[in-house]
Amino acid sequence: MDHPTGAYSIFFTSLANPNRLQIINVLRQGRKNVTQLCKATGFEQTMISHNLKRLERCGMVMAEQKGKFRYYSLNKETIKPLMSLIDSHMKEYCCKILEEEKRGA
Amino acid sequence: MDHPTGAYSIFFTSLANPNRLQIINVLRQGRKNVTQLCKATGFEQTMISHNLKRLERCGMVMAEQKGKFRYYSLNKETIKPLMSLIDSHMKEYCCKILEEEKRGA
DNA sequence: TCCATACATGACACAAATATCATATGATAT
DNA sequence: ATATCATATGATATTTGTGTCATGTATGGA
Repeated sequence: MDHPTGAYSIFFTSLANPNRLQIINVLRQGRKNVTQLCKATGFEQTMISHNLKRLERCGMVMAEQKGKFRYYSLNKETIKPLMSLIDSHMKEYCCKILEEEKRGA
Repeated sequence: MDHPTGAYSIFFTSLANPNRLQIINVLRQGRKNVTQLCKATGFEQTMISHNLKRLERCGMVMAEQKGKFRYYSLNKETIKPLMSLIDSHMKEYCCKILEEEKRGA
């Protein structure tokens, strides 16, 4: 870890939120504009935009303007290996957390 | 992402804090007990313990009792690839954040 | 047994993050 | 031009996270 911890902190904080993770999850299917993300998640438009901005700042998503619409796509280079890394970590070391989650704790 | 987003959220939140990241950073040198961590970081004992508990819950660190002392060691299986993944992500996509950090923004 | 050391836990005040509300901007069509 | 749809931005109340203080528990030595 040769960078200041603050940079990491910003990065992780962006992923440390269930709503943002859900947005990310929807974007895994492919790029979507804001309205589509609203429908897919059930979240409000302003909330989506705020959160997308944050994800964009960290390079997790990229935006592309198409007429009236603004399409967001996932940075799969990072997200995919990151998520599978954490998946396998959780399976091995975080049984408790996963069980709590499943029970709805 | 086949797990509930809450589990990921707990995981990332644990890494989304400069003090915890600093603890992790010290543990990279090798296992340490609480007192050693206090000296190395300059943090208070209670704070260290609280944060270690949190990291332990997520499987980021493991504890081992040795007489009066309790040694914590890093789960390198996860931390090492995780950090290098994020390092390369940052270098490629987060130039802005890193510059802000260096300027002390 | 008593004391000191090492560490953990609980409660709470403070700080940061978040969603929401109101509003602004930007694009297209009429 | 202006009305409408799509999205962004700013301010703020509320929720969540954090460090600290006070205190508790465990271990080992005198």
